[in-house]
Amino acid sequence: MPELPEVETTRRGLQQLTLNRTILHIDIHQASLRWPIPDTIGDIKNQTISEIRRRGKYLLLQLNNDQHLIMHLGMSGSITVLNAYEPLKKHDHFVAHLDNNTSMRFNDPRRFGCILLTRKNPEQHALLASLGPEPLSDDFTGQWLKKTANQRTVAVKNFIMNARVVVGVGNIYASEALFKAGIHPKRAASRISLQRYHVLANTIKDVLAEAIKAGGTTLQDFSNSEGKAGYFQQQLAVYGRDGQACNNCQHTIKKIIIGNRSSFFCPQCQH
DNA sequence: ATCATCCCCTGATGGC
DNA sequence: TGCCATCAGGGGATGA
Repeated sequence: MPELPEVETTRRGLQQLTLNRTILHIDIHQASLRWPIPDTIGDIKNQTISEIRRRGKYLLLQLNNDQHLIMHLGMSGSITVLNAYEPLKKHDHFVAHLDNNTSMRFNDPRRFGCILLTRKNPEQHALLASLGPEPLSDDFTGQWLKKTANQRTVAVKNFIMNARVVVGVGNIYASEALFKAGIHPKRAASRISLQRYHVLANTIKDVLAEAIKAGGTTLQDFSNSEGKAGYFQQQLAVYGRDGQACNNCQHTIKKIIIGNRSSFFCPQCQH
């Protein structure tokens, strides 16, 4: 589910609703996520949330004692902050009660997400240490893509979904960015010119930035921290539009499977 | 190193 | 109605 725009939308909401709040106590309803919620999680009690950052699809909540809560939304996760009296929903696995009568609820039907706690710099954590550049930063360029693609034979769609190459690009935005760049999703990463990688880096930035503006894409599960859906799905050019007409050329959008994931593209516009 | 495949899990949907 | 197969915003582990 959540790709960079959805995680960034969540980060902004949490910043509004939980920054400088103190965690009074926590409830764990289901510790069995992608990895178990660690036993040390009780350490966050009486800590204040002092900073909220994002790295790729990971949310990093810094606490007063310099520990960090690392949260990932997996395929179906969302985090809401509601008044304490609002009833829990199915799959609200973890709840942090804050000092203003609200509570932060981690909901994840498929439980591919995670909640971890670390004492070290979270960037050094094993899950984050080898991540590639942030797509919206100046470190992410066509030059970087070309250099990283080198001799690699992998399909470009899988290439840009690889978090070591660039973080935050998931199945929806990979298809969207490749469509806007006019690149066929199956093209080998090494068989794309520097010039075209410049274009692709820019379309990735554009698509992600526009999706953040729209509050993310909601297909089924995603909601922002107030429980509201995003609306970028209204602007999707190819994702989920197989059988429909391409906005550019009226040809029929096709769906193919690449690396076990559905991919959508226009056979006329993308080469 | 790189790549393809499998797997974790629940829920929605469609065919019979 | 039920039952079964398929698919879904991710990504780690494995083995070739």
